[in-house]
Amino acid sequence: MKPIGEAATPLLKTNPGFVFDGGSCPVREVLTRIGDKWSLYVIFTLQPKPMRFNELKRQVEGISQRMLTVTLRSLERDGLVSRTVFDTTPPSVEYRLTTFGQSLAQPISALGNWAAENRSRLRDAQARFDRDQGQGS
Amino acid sequence: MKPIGEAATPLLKTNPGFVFDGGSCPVREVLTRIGDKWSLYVIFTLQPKPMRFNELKRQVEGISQRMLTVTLRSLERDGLVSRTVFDTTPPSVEYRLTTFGQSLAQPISALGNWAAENRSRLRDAQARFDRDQGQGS
DNA sequence: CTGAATCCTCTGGGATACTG
DNA sequence: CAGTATCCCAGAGGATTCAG
Repeated sequence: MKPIGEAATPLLKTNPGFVFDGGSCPVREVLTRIGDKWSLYVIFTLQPKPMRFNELKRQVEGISQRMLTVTLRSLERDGLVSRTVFDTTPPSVEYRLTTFGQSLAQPISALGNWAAENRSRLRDAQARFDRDQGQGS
Repeated sequence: MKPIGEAATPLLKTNPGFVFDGGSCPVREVLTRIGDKWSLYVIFTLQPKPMRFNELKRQVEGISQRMLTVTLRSLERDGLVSRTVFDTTPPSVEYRLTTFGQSLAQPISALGNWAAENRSRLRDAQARFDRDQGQGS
Protein backbone atom coordinates (compact mmCIF):
# COMPACT_ATOMS: atom_id res chain seq x y z
CA MET A 1 0.00 0.00 0.00
CA LYS A 2 1.60 3.16 -1.17
CA PRO A 3 0.69 6.36 0.59
CA ILE A 4 0.64 8.43 -2.52
CA GLY A 5 -1.33 6.18 -4.79
CA GLU A 6 -1.23 3.00 -6.76
CA ALA A 7 0.95 2.59 -9.76
CA ALA A 8 -2.02 3.10 -12.01
CA THR A 9 -2.96 6.63 -11.07
CA PRO A 10 -0.14 8.23 -9.16
CA LEU A 11 -0.84 11.67 -7.89
CA LEU A 12 2.83 12.20 -7.48
CA LYS A 13 5.46 10.74 -9.63
CA THR A 14 7.78 9.41 -7.04
CA ASN A 15 8.64 6.83 -9.60
CA PRO A 16 12.32 5.98 -9.21
CA GLY A 17 12.82 5.32 -12.87
CA PHE A 18 12.93 8.95 -13.84
CA VAL A 19 16.58 9.45 -13.02
CA PHE A 20 18.82 9.78 -15.98
CA ASP A 21 22.30 8.38 -16.07
CA GLY A 22 24.92 9.82 -13.78
CA GLY A 23 26.67 11.68 -16.53
CA SER A 24 23.63 13.59 -17.68
CA CYS A 25 23.53 17.32 -17.87
CA PRO A 26 22.63 18.68 -14.44
CA VAL A 27 20.79 21.52 -16.04
CA ARG A 28 18.47 19.05 -17.59
CA GLU A 29 17.94 17.34 -14.31
CA VAL A 30 17.10 20.54 -12.54
CA LEU A 31 14.85 21.84 -15.23
CA THR A 32 13.06 18.55 -15.39
CA ARG A 33 12.41 18.92 -11.72
CA ILE A 34 11.54 22.54 -11.17
CA GLY A 35 10.93 23.58 -14.74
CA ASP A 36 7.28 22.74 -14.55
CA LYS A 37 4.49 25.22 -14.60
CA TRP A 38 4.32 26.12 -10.94
CA SER A 39 7.40 25.16 -8.95
CA LEU A 40 9.24 28.39 -9.49
CA TYR A 41 6.25 30.48 -8.57
CA VAL A 42 5.69 28.57 -5.41
CA ILE A 43 9.32 28.95 -4.49
CA PHE A 44 9.15 32.63 -5.20
CA THR A 45 5.97 33.09 -3.25
CA LEU A 46 7.38 31.26 -0.27
CA GLN A 47 10.56 33.22 -0.27
CA PRO A 48 9.42 36.22 1.75
CA LYS A 49 7.73 34.19 4.43
CA PRO A 50 6.27 30.80 5.25
CA MET A 51 2.67 30.28 4.34
CA ARG A 52 -0.20 27.98 4.93
CA PHE A 53 -1.85 26.02 2.22
CA ASN A 54 -4.76 28.25 1.40
CA GLU A 55 -2.81 31.42 1.83
CA LEU A 56 -0.33 30.06 -0.63
CA LYS A 57 -3.09 29.07 -2.97
CA ARG A 58 -4.41 32.58 -2.85
CA GLN A 59 -1.02 34.10 -3.54
CA VAL A 60 -0.25 31.82 -6.45
CA GLU A 61 -3.65 32.59 -7.77
CA GLY A 62 -4.40 30.65 -10.86
CA ILE A 63 -3.00 27.43 -9.54
CA SER A 64 -5.43 24.62 -8.94
CA GLN A 65 -5.58 22.92 -5.61
CA ARG A 66 -4.38 19.72 -7.08
CA MET A 67 -1.33 21.30 -8.66
CA LEU A 68 -0.48 23.18 -5.52
CA THR A 69 -0.51 19.92 -3.62
CA VAL A 70 1.49 18.14 -6.26
CA THR A 71 3.99 20.96 -6.56
CA LEU A 72 4.47 21.25 -2.83
CA ARG A 73 5.01 17.54 -2.54
CA SER A 74 7.66 17.68 -5.21
CA LEU A 75 9.43 20.58 -3.62
CA GLU A 76 9.24 18.90 -0.26
CA ARG A 77 10.64 15.75 -1.74
CA ASP A 78 13.53 17.71 -3.15
CA GLY A 79 14.21 19.24 0.21
CA LEU A 80 13.43 22.69 -1.11
CA VAL A 81 10.35 23.21 1.00
CA SER A 82 9.53 22.03 4.49
CA ARG A 83 6.08 21.10 5.64
CA THR A 84 4.96 21.53 9.22
CA VAL A 85 1.62 20.31 10.45
CA PHE A 86 -0.10 22.02 13.33
CA ASP A 87 -2.68 19.68 14.72
CA THR A 88 -5.03 22.43 15.72
CA THR A 89 -8.77 22.22 15.65
CA PRO A 90 -8.86 23.66 12.17
CA PRO A 91 -5.87 21.84 10.73
CA SER A 92 -3.16 24.15 9.49
CA VAL A 93 -0.01 23.34 7.63
CA GLU A 94 2.89 25.67 7.19
CA TYR A 95 5.14 25.55 4.20
CA ARG A 96 8.46 27.29 4.14
CA LEU A 97 11.51 27.41 1.98
CA THR A 98 14.46 25.52 3.32
CA THR A 99 17.92 27.01 3.09
CA PHE A 100 18.40 24.73 0.17
CA GLY A 101 15.33 26.14 -1.46
CA GLN A 102 16.51 29.68 -0.83
CA SER A 103 19.77 28.90 -2.55
CA LEU A 104 17.91 27.83 -5.65
CA ALA A 105 16.15 31.15 -5.73
CA GLN A 106 19.47 32.83 -6.46
CA PRO A 107 20.20 31.45 -9.92
CA ILE A 108 16.56 31.74 -10.73
CA SER A 109 16.85 35.41 -9.99
CA ALA A 110 19.58 35.67 -12.56
CA LEU A 111 17.28 34.22 -15.14
CA GLY A 112 14.52 36.49 -13.98
CA ASN A 113 16.75 39.51 -14.33
CA TRP A 114 17.67 38.55 -17.83
CA ALA A 115 14.03 38.06 -18.64
CA ALA A 116 13.02 41.40 -17.25
CA GLU A 117 15.78 43.21 -19.05
CA ASN A 118 15.33 41.54 -22.40
CA ARG A 119 11.66 40.92 -22.65
CA SER A 120 11.01 43.78 -24.99
CA ARG A 121 13.90 42.78 -27.18
CA LEU A 122 12.55 39.28 -27.25
CA ARG A 123 9.14 40.45 -28.26
CA ASP A 124 10.59 42.73 -30.86
CA ALA A 125 12.57 39.91 -32.37
CA GLN A 126 9.50 37.76 -32.49
CA ALA A 127 7.45 40.45 -34.14
CA ARG A 128 10.15 41.08 -36.71
CA PHE A 129 10.50 37.43 -37.44
CA ASP A 130 6.79 36.97 -37.90
CA ARG A 131 6.56 40.02 -40.13
CA ASP A 132 9.46 38.91 -42.30
CA GLN A 133 8.00 35.49 -42.64
CA GLY A 134 4.75 36.93 -43.80
CA GLN A 135 6.23 39.29 -46.36
CA GLY A 136 9.11 37.12 -47.44
CA SER A 137 11.27 40.26 -47.25
CA MET B 1 -3.86 35.55 -14.74
CA LYS B 2 -3.65 37.60 -11.61
CA PRO B 3 -0.50 38.73 -9.90
CA ILE B 4 0.42 36.63 -6.94
CA GLY B 5 3.18 38.76 -5.60
CA GLU B 6 1.12 41.87 -5.04
CA ALA B 7 3.17 45.02 -5.29
CA ALA B 8 5.94 43.55 -3.22
CA THR B 9 8.51 41.53 -5.08
CA PRO B 10 11.15 40.75 -2.48
CA LEU B 11 13.19 38.31 -4.48
CA LEU B 12 14.28 40.35 -7.42
CA LYS B 13 14.97 43.69 -5.95
CA THR B 14 16.79 44.78 -9.05
CA ASN B 15 13.65 44.53 -11.08
CA PRO B 16 10.72 46.74 -10.33
CA GLY B 17 7.47 45.32 -11.49
CA PHE B 18 8.73 41.82 -11.26
CA VAL B 19 5.38 40.27 -10.63
CA PHE B 20 4.15 36.80 -11.25
CA ASP B 21 1.58 37.43 -13.81
CA GLY B 22 1.02 35.67 -17.04
CA GLY B 23 1.35 38.90 -18.89
CA SER B 24 3.77 40.83 -16.77
CA CYS B 25 6.00 38.24 -15.16
CA PRO B 26 9.10 37.99 -17.29
CA VAL B 27 10.23 34.82 -15.59
CA ARG B 28 7.08 33.10 -16.54
CA GLU B 29 7.28 34.49 -20.01
CA VAL B 30 10.84 33.35 -20.46
CA LEU B 31 10.29 29.98 -18.96
CA THR B 32 7.26 29.51 -21.11
CA ARG B 33 9.44 30.25 -24.06
CA ILE B 34 12.72 28.52 -23.41
CA GLY B 35 11.69 26.34 -20.55
CA ASP B 36 10.69 23.56 -22.83
CA LYS B 37 12.43 20.27 -23.09
CA TRP B 38 15.16 21.20 -25.54
CA SER B 39 15.76 24.92 -25.97
CA LEU B 40 18.34 25.22 -23.24
CA TYR B 41 20.31 22.27 -24.50
CA VAL B 42 20.38 23.61 -27.97
CA ILE B 43 21.58 26.95 -26.67
CA PHE B 44 24.20 25.22 -24.61
CA THR B 45 25.33 23.11 -27.47
CA LEU B 46 25.57 26.06 -29.77
CA GLN B 47 27.46 28.15 -27.30
CA PRO B 48 30.98 26.94 -28.10
CA LYS B 49 30.58 27.12 -31.84
CA PRO B 50 28.08 27.30 -34.67
CA MET B 51 26.81 24.01 -36.00
CA ARG B 52 24.94 22.50 -38.85
CA PHE B 53 21.66 20.75 -38.47
CA ASN B 54 22.80 17.17 -38.32
CA GLU B 55 25.86 17.94 -36.30
CA LEU B 56 23.62 19.67 -33.83
CA LYS B 57 21.26 16.76 -33.86
CA ARG B 58 24.13 14.47 -33.04
CA GLN B 59 25.35 16.67 -30.20
CA VAL B 60 21.94 17.03 -28.63
CA GLU B 61 21.53 13.33 -28.92
CA GLY B 62 18.15 12.16 -27.88
CA ILE B 63 16.32 14.95 -29.62
CA SER B 64 14.04 14.03 -32.45
CA GLN B 65 14.41 15.68 -35.80
CA ARG B 66 11.08 17.30 -35.46
CA MET B 67 11.84 18.83 -32.11
CA LEU B 68 15.20 20.08 -33.25
CA THR B 69 13.54 21.85 -36.13
CA VAL B 70 10.80 23.24 -33.95
CA THR B 71 13.21 24.31 -31.26
CA LEU B 72 15.55 26.01 -33.68
CA ARG B 73 12.67 27.87 -35.25
CA SER B 74 11.59 29.14 -31.90
CA LEU B 75 15.06 30.24 -30.96
CA GLU B 76 15.47 31.90 -34.29
CA ARG B 77 12.19 33.67 -33.87
CA ASP B 78 13.32 34.95 -30.51
CA GLY B 79 16.49 36.24 -32.03
CA LEU B 80 18.57 33.91 -29.93
CA VAL B 81 19.84 31.86 -32.82
CA SER B 82 20.70 32.84 -36.35
CA ARG B 83 20.22 30.59 -39.34
CA THR B 84 22.44 30.74 -42.38
CA VAL B 85 21.77 28.69 -45.46
CA PHE B 86 24.63 27.63 -47.71
CA ASP B 87 23.23 26.66 -51.05
CA THR B 88 25.82 24.04 -51.67
CA THR B 89 25.27 20.84 -53.55
CA PRO B 90 24.49 19.05 -50.34
CA PRO B 91 22.46 21.74 -48.65
CA SER B 92 23.92 22.86 -45.37
CA VAL B 93 22.54 25.23 -42.79
CA GLU B 94 24.53 26.79 -40.04
CA TYR B 95 23.01 27.71 -36.74
CA ARG B 96 24.76 29.97 -34.32
CA LEU B 97 23.99 31.79 -31.15
CA THR B 98 23.43 35.48 -31.55
CA THR B 99 24.88 37.89 -29.03
CA PHE B 100 21.44 37.97 -27.55
CA GLY B 101 21.47 34.22 -27.28
CA GLN B 102 24.87 34.27 -25.67
CA SER B 103 23.61 36.67 -23.05
CA LEU B 104 20.88 34.23 -22.14
CA ALA B 105 23.45 31.53 -21.67
CA GLN B 106 24.83 33.47 -18.72
CA PRO B 107 21.91 33.18 -16.31
CA ILE B 108 21.34 29.67 -17.49
CA SER B 109 24.87 28.90 -16.47
CA ALA B 110 24.07 30.13 -13.00
CA LEU B 111 21.24 27.68 -12.83
CA GLY B 112 23.48 25.01 -14.25
CA ASN B 113 26.09 25.69 -11.63
CA TRP B 114 23.56 25.39 -8.90
CA ALA B 115 22.37 22.15 -10.40
CA ALA B 116 25.85 20.74 -10.65
CA GLU B 117 26.70 21.70 -7.12
CA ASN B 118 23.51 20.52 -5.55
CA ARG B 119 22.54 17.54 -7.59
CA SER B 120 23.69 15.02 -5.07
CA ARG B 121 21.97 16.86 -2.28
CA LEU B 122 18.83 16.93 -4.33
CA ARG B 123 18.98 13.23 -4.98
CA ASP B 124 19.73 12.53 -1.38
CA ALA B 125 16.73 14.51 -0.28
CA GLN B 126 14.55 12.68 -2.76
CA ALA B 127 15.82 9.30 -1.66
CA ARG B 128 15.27 10.13 2.00
CA PHE B 129 11.80 11.40 1.32
CA ASP B 130 10.87 8.33 -0.67
CA ARG B 131 12.29 6.04 1.98
CA ASP B 132 10.38 7.75 4.73
CA GLN B 133 7.23 7.65 2.73
CA GLY B 134 7.67 3.98 1.95
CA GLN B 135 8.11 2.98 5.55
CA GLY B 136 5.24 5.09 6.73
CA SER B 137 6.93 5.27 10.13
C1' DC C 1 21.39 17.19 -45.90
C1' DT C 2 17.53 19.88 -44.22
C1' DG C 3 13.19 20.13 -43.23
C1' DA C 4 7.80 20.08 -43.48
C1' DA C 5 3.65 17.39 -42.56
C1' DT C 6 0.96 13.75 -40.54
C1' DC C 7 -0.21 10.57 -37.01
C1' DC C 8 -0.47 9.07 -32.47
C1' DT C 9 0.72 8.52 -27.73
C1' DC C 10 1.55 10.10 -23.24
C1' DT C 11 1.29 13.18 -19.57
C1' DG C 12 0.56 17.67 -17.40
C1' DG C 13 -2.84 19.79 -15.40
C1' DG C 14 -7.77 21.80 -14.66
C1' DA C 15 -12.46 20.85 -12.68
C1' DT C 16 -14.81 18.45 -9.51
C1' DA C 17 -16.31 15.66 -5.65
C1' DC C 18 -15.14 13.39 -1.41
C1' DT C 19 -12.51 12.73 3.28
C1' DG C 20 -10.62 13.90 8.12
C1' DC D 1 -8.58 24.04 6.51
C1' DA D 2 -5.89 20.68 4.07
C1' DG D 3 -5.72 17.48 1.46
C1' DT D 4 -7.06 13.01 -1.87
C1' DA D 5 -9.01 10.55 -5.72
C1' DT D 6 -11.34 10.66 -10.64
C1' DC D 7 -12.37 12.17 -14.85
C1' DC D 8 -11.01 14.25 -18.82
C1' DC D 9 -8.92 17.18 -22.23
C1' DA D 10 -5.25 19.95 -24.64
C1' DG D 11 -0.94 20.00 -25.99
C1' DA D 12 3.99 18.45 -26.08
C1' DG D 13 6.65 15.62 -28.37
C1' DG D 14 8.29 10.93 -30.69
C1' DA D 15 8.05 8.09 -34.96
C1' DT D 16 7.34 8.11 -39.55
C1' DT D 17 6.77 9.76 -44.15
C1' DC D 18 7.27 12.98 -47.93
C1' DA D 19 9.84 16.88 -50.36
C1' DG D 20 13.45 20.28 -51.97
